[in-house]
This record gives sequence, C-alpha cells and structure tokens, in this order.
Amino acid sequence: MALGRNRAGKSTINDVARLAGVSKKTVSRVINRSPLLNITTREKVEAVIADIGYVPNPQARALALRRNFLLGLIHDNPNAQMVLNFQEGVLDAIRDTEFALVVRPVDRASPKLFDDIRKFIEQQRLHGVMILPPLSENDELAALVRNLGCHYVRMGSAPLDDSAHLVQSNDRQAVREAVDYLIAQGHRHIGLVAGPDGFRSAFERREGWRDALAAAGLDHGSEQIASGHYTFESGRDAAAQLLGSAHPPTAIFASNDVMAAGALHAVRERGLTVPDDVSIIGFDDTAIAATIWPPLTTVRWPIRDMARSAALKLIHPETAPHEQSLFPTIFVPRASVTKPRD
Amino acid sequence: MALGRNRAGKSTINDVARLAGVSKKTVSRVINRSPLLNITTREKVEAVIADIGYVPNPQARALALRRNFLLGLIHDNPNAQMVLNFQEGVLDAIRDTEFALVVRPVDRASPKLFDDIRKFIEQQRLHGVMILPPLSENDELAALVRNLGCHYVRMGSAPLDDSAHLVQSNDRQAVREAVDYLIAQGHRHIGLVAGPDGFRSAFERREGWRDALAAAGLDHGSEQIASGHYTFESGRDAAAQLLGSAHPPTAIFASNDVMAAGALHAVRERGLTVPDDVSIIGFDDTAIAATIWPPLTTVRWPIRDMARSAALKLIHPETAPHEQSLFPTIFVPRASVTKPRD
DNA sequence: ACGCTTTAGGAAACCGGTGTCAATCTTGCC
DNA sequence: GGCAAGATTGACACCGGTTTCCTAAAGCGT
Repeated sequence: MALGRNRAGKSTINDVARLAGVSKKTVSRVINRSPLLNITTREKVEAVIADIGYVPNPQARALALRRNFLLGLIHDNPNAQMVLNFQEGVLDAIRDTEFALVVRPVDRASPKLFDDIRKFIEQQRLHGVMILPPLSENDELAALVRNLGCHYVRMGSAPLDDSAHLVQSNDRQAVREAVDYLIAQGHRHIGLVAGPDGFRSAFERREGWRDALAAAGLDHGSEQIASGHYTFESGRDAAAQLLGSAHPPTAIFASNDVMAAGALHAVRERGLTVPDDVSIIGFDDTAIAATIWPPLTTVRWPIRDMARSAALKLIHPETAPHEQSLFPTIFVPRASVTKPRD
Repeated sequence: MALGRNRAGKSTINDVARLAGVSKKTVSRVINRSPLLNITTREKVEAVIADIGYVPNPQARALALRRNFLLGLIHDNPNAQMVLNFQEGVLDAIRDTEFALVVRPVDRASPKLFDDIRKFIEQQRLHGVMILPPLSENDELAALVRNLGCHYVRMGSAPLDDSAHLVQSNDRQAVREAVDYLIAQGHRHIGLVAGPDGFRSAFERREGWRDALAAAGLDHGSEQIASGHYTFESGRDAAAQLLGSAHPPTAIFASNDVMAAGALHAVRERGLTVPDDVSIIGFDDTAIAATIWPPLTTVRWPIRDMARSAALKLIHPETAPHEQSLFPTIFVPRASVTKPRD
C-alpha cells in the first residue's frame, strides 16, 4: 500500500519487476510458483507484490496462455431455486481460483437458440460450459459445443454421455423408492403427474413410477397418468384430470415440486384435503416444498454438490473421470403423505 | 466456412488480413465500424470474415483497450426467483453486445466478505458491478467498489446514492397503497410482520405501513409489529406472535412473500382461515405468491426492467443520468384479502 | 586449477488486438 | 497541369502477460 497508485489494480508486472530489480520473467515465475527460483529472490518479489497490491491482469494472461478462465452456465430452467443452488455449488468450486462464472439464461423455444449459444461460447472464448436440464438432454447442442472446442459437462437424470462430460442423478431409482413408500403406506391407486414429453427427466421419473407399481403387482392403466409441463397450472390441471377419473387415486406422485403444489390446489378445489383424502409426493425439494401447506413429501437431489463436481471436471479435465459422476438422492418425508382412508 | 479451421474460433485478425490482402489495422477498422473506410474494402474484408467465421478475441481486445466487457453481479439474496429474474433482465440488456454477466453469490455474514468482493473485482478486472439488496445498502461496500475504480449500480428501495449509481423502487409508497387497500376493505387492526433491523427495505416498508395507519387515524401500538428475517419460519413465528396478542389483527401485512406464506401457516395453525378470519398481503410477487393457497395479494416490482436499466447504466455510463432510476410498483390483488368478519 | 553440468535469471519474440502517425491516392479548384 | 485538402490505408509500437532461448554463475569431480 505504501506506494499508493494501486487503485483499480493498475500496477503491472513491469512495475513489480522494476521495483524488485528483476526481470518481468522472474516476476512471472514467482506468480506461477516456478520451482527453479532462488528463495531469496522469490521473497523479495513477493514483498513488492504485497506492497503495491499487484494483481495480474487476467486478460493478458488469457491472451498469452491462449486459454482463459471463464466457466459458462447455460440454462433454461423453470426452477429458480435450482439454478441458484447450482450457481452456488459452482462458486464453491472456483472460490480462491482465478476462474469466474459467466451465466447465460437462454430460451429453448427460440429458433435462434443454437446461434445464441454458439455466439456466447465463441465471443467469450469460454474455457468450458455447464449445461442444465432440459437443455443438457439435447445431443445436437452437446455436439455443437464439442465442435466449438469447448469443454462441457451436462447435468442429467440419466447416462446421457460419458462420465467425463456428465454429472448425473438417478431419478428412476429415486422415484421408485418414493412410490414404494406410498405402497408401503397402503396405497393401491397411485396416480402420476408426469413431466412433458421430450424431457429425459420426465421419462426417467415415469419409469421409476412404473417400476414400483410393477414390482408390487399393481394395475397401472394409462388413466392413472396425466402430463404437465413442470409448471404450477399444468400440475393442477393434470391432477384435476386424475381426480375426475372413474377410479380416482388415493395418492399422487408429481414429477416435480411445483406440479405437486398445483396438485395440492386441485385436491382442495374438489373439496378434499391433503393428506387425508389424497397423499402427494413431489420431486426436487425446492423451497416451495417446505413452504406450502401441508409441507410436501419429496425427493432431494444434491444439486450443490453436483454443481461443484461439474465445475471441477471443467477445471481439471485430466482428473475428470475420477470426479464423482453419479449422485445419490434423499427421500424427504413430510406431512403430505399418510395412509389411505379405507 | 469454406476454409474450415474455424473450430474453436481459432482464426485471428492476421488470418483475415492476409486473406483479404489488407493490413490488420484495416480489419480492426472494419470490426469497429470506423466510418473512414472505403466501402469496397469493407465489403471485401467482411466477406473474408464471414467466410472463415472469424470472431475477435475478447481478451486481446480487452488488453489493448485497457478495459473489458464483464459485468459483475454481487448478491446474497435469500430470494432465488428475484435473483434469477434480475439475471434475465441483465441479459436483456447485454444480448447482442460483447458484454457478459459474471455472477458472484457471497455470504454477507462472512468476515471475509469485503476481501472476497475486492478479489473478485480486482482479479477479473470487471467493467462494472451491480449490487443487490441487502448488500446494496452497505455504504462501506459501495465505497470499496468505488475506490477500486469499478463502475457500480446499487439496487435499492430508497435513495441510497445518486441516480447514476442507483436503480430504485419506491417501497414506502407501495406499502402505503397496499395497506390503504386493507383499510378500504374495512380493516382497523392491521398487523405488520416487519423485515429484519438493518435492512433498508424493512425500514421503508414499515414506514409505508405507518404512513397508511397514521393517515387513517388508526392506532398502531408496538404490539401490532413483529419482526422476521425474510424467511418462512420467521414469518410464521412473527405472525403467531401477532395472533396471540390481546387484540389480534384482522389483517396482516408481511414485508415479503415468503414471510406472508409463513404467516398463512401461522393462521392455519391457530385453526383460523385465510382470508375469512385474517387477510394477508405480501410483497415481491414472486412465484410463491401465486402458488400458495389461497393465492396471495401482493406488490410486484418490475425487477427485470430494473435489471436492464442497471446494466445499461454500466454499459453507457455517460448517458446514465438519463436512464430511468425510479421504478413504479404494481399492486396485485388476489384471494388472500377480504373484508373483516365483524 | 579446469572443464562440465546444473541452476538462476534475463533478452526478445509473441499472443491478438488497438492507437498514433505518416504515406499514398484522389479529388477539387484555379 | 499543378497543388492543397481530404480520404484511405499501412507500419510500427504497445497493452501485460508467457515462452523460448541464452548467458552467467555456481557446484563438482578429477
């Protein structure tokens, strides 16, 4: 601080070199912890760096190294809490490194989607990107990113890619366990509010539901399935359809928490109560699960840890295969489930 | 595309210059839309650029220009939906520009908070940062950012700074209108679930509540106020306290939606219903407001537009004073309010 | 004491852009 | 036709780092 002028971090490697009486290359060696350096010299240089508050210019470094330290996050996820948790997980990984997180919400319905993403990656020369579902399920998009020479990791609910490019939760197994729980409580008519066609997560969760029913030898005609778009209203409508059927379910598994909240409204609108008349289970364990009434039984997946793992794969691609790729889920029982009335 | 080799955007300004038979400076002029350029030359160069898919290296540009094109977002906001809406608003502003959005969730309780933020700004050499509440209310933090020579904009609910560095909503007036609405419905005992001490927004919203009661000549003893921390549980507890008082309110204004959801639970836990026994109004109009039961009457503020405005102030600092700084709120009546029972 | 290897550190080129300033080519005008 | 003014374009240094290559000094065996 002594010499002032460190406002805006304006000092450069040349200033350090001059003040320390060494060449800029030597300063560079200090910064990069080169081992072939006399300890006396190193300490002298480090003292000057601390004194004037020198911080290397990342743009200059990026230019010289022909790479940079920006991680991109591409998403079009309706669930804000999950996206933000993911961002925090990435931060856990890059804190105290020189990496930074650049975000890019996109619109998956836009015809310019691919152009948009291509521009994003090319323009910023990203080191790597993380792709959140449902975009992560798009193989064409992954191919685009790969061809751009950009590292990438896809977040998914199924084995979409090899483990170096994937961080996965096992939705099918998780739903299986949740529905098993309903069966153990005595439910025999368990409806499914499925996610939208084309979503891999929707498929996996539906199969998990099927697995559980099949294992218990329970009928599961198609009248017990209604689909939504992972939104509140669609969940309400889908549940209303199930409840209006000839043989209404005593329990409903909704493929995410938001639709579960919608299902809860649908039950109430028919003058019924949760859980006494209808039990409900959601998926995700987002903030809404604990804040609606009654608190929602759901499945939590460790998104923050998964995000950290994804970021580490990009930062250390060589050790990527060793980073954990398949993460376990946790069943979270709350008040929205009880035994069936009969 | 003809020449290939545009993978990873590897072509440089030199390649373009050579292929077009001009100097790199001329290519630079084309990129920067310099007016003193022969149209024939420009078209020739543009053809080459399109042909090989050349994209300028932002790091090299940043280095030469001694500035860069990264906008930072600093936040420690409990409300995911708001943070994400904000990010989308910023994207609205920077789409099709060379700017990118770098995010940095921080922990305002951490003793290393200032160090963390300083490092973030210095290390990435950010062009400017946007600071979300409640961090935006910290003048010391703003001073730090200013001394770092970094442009900044603070989001706030009160005039915290001059208009070049502020994007503001008028919470006090907004709450005043919401509480006036309760009074117009006939309520005379209106409780307040206040935000935490030290939050400017909490202060403004409390004053808005006071203004409305005072204007209507209604008593507002301190027993009608209970404070929370903008979290669900604290809202539930605060509301429980109000409902347990000697003279319980017939309506409650909660300083944000999450606490309003908590208040709703508190009402139910006493065996009462919303809105018949107690009316509730929240603040923010986040996703939760429409998804809880009954749908929550609340106040919406145009965060996405505000975010866009904030980003524009950073991108064009010279025209900043002209950018809109004070944004109007919108009262959103839903089913959680009705006339008092008596 | 001498040649050889090893170690420490510097000079200069380079990464891919931009700024300055001068050179060249038109053009208009007398 | 000659010349000044204006329009176009290029040569070269520079931004702040890293890499390559090289030199000087020190250590070491004989």
